[in-house]
Amino acid sequence: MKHLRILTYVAEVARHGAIRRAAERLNITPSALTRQIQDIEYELGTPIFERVAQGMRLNAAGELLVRHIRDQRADLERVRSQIADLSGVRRGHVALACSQAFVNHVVPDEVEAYRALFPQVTFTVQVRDHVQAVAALTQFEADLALVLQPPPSADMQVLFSCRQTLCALMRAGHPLAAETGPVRLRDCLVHPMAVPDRSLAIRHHLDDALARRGTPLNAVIESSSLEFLRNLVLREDAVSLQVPSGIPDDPRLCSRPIDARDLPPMSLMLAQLRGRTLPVATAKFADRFAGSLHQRYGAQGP
Amino acid sequence: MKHLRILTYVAEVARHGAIRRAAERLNITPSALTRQIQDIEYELGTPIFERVAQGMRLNAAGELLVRHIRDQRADLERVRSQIADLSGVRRGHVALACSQAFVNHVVPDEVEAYRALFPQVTFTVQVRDHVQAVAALTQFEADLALVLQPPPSADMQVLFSCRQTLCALMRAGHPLAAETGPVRLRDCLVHPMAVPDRSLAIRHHLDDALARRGTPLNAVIESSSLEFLRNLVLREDAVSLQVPSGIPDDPRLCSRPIDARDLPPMSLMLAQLRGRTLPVATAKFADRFAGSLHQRYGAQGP
DNA sequence: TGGGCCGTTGCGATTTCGGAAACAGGGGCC
DNA sequence: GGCCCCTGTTTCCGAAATCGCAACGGCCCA
Repeated sequence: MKHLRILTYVAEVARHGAIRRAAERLNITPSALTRQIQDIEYELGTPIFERVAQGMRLNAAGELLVRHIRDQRADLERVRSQIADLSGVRRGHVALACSQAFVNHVVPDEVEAYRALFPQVTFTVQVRDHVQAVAALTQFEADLALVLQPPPSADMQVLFSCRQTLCALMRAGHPLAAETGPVRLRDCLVHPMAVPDRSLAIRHHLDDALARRGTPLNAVIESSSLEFLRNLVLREDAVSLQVPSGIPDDPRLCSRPIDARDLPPMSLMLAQLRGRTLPVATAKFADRFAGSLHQRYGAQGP
Repeated sequence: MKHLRILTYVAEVARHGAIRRAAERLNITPSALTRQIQDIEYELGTPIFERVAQGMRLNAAGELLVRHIRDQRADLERVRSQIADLSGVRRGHVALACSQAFVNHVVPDEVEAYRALFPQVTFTVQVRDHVQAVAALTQFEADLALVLQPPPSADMQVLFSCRQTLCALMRAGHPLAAETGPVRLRDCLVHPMAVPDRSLAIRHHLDDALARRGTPLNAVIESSSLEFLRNLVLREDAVSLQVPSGIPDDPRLCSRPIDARDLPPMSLMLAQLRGRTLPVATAKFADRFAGSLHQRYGAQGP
């Protein structure tokens, strides 16, 4: 919408903390941008940025204003979606932040299913860790977040939650793959481990459990990429640790759940920002998503 | 704010139901206005007005949009007020809708007291009957409403409420003025009555009480203006019926409360629109107003 | 069947906005 | 201290959006 142009300028400068960088992103020149900012500050009767040598930093008034801008954009999006909805066309956009563990099956399946019904709904899927996903919600960069073990936050409104048991993941020829059913953690730890690094919630969960029993971790490989770990496990007899929803359907891979006595299940959660009224398209998708997760994993949210 | 210009156009066309009248109010030509409307409809991908021979009427999409526009303007006003507030200057605007009964003492006293503290806060005071006052809140035409006997509405959030006993009002020489203290309604009804007409809550209250006991009303004079009734009472030996807060401090006038057995007290209520976050200046005023009403009348809300 | 109202359109004038380049000022570094 | 690189800002000028004016076509009502 045209009338948001100037507000977008402010938001962009706030985001980048510098006029020149913001101008580049907006495809205009710094001169045009600095004038718009000055105009707004004149209209408000007070500066909204503090000029520092490194660029522009929001002051208290600016913080209030950018929050208003974000709210206003979200609300307009909701209105547009409602308008599109009542004309019969299911139109809209869904911004989803999710943990890496869900890029294999859960999210693509769901997006595909929804787009089969409503092809005019578009998606952006950002892969974020549990902390960043919550931040994405509060920053209005995402409408929904699907995360493992989210930090407790009053800003989040849970749409669905359940428990996920961690699995040991190895290639088909691995000794542990000879049996099925739950496996004890100590039986895994005798093998070289290829585990997620500390940027991922799975690793924190593992470290906590190991710390409580004083067991050392034999981490041969650690990576921030679950996909990398899976590819590595295919190449050598290492054991990785992943959540079931992140394990692709590959006959060369074998997974066995870790015994619950060794590692408590992790929580999986679909959430939105508390108090936000989502656009119809987004709300509809969230609804279906929660229902589908319920079918898939049984437990349910709130 | 500049960016609201186009939105203001839409709102004004919606209010007047015609481009030409709206254009006149906006000091622009109809041609400029019609183009802006068309631009917005193009951006939204759908008309927001239905073109009828009499002018423009909002359709469903338009209703959604103008609601957004109203919300957006109110929110910006709140932000501006918060910004002004944190710079130390108490700036802002208060829009109050009140019943006629309060234009003598209550509201002017309160506005004067508040403006003595914060001269840069401005006021608009609209006199409305109880129904219109609530409508003014929901239409965002007023931030606060001070009304007698408001119709119960889920949209209203009560900030203060108490009971007001109706008073018989006559000139000093009137027979009823010989005594003080409560007076029975039947003692009033033998005199010619100068009562509010049916546009005022007081009259409905009176009619209800009389209907219950089958007593006829000897209404010599009725008027929608309480001030007119007071002026009339000064000129002849009629009896009027008013609430205490509406009776000016005039030695030529005498008032006696109606016995509670004859006429139950009416409710007085200060309210805002439920769920709205008022600008700081307005909220501060509402706070003081509620406190002052509490001092004046004892009972308290909500 | 005119007259009055409505929204809409083409065209010229005005205002606003954006681009290029030069300017001013504050760190970091040698 | 002087240089360099970064920052925001200013000036001048061209481009684009906006507006006003006048005319047009449609509808309702007398």
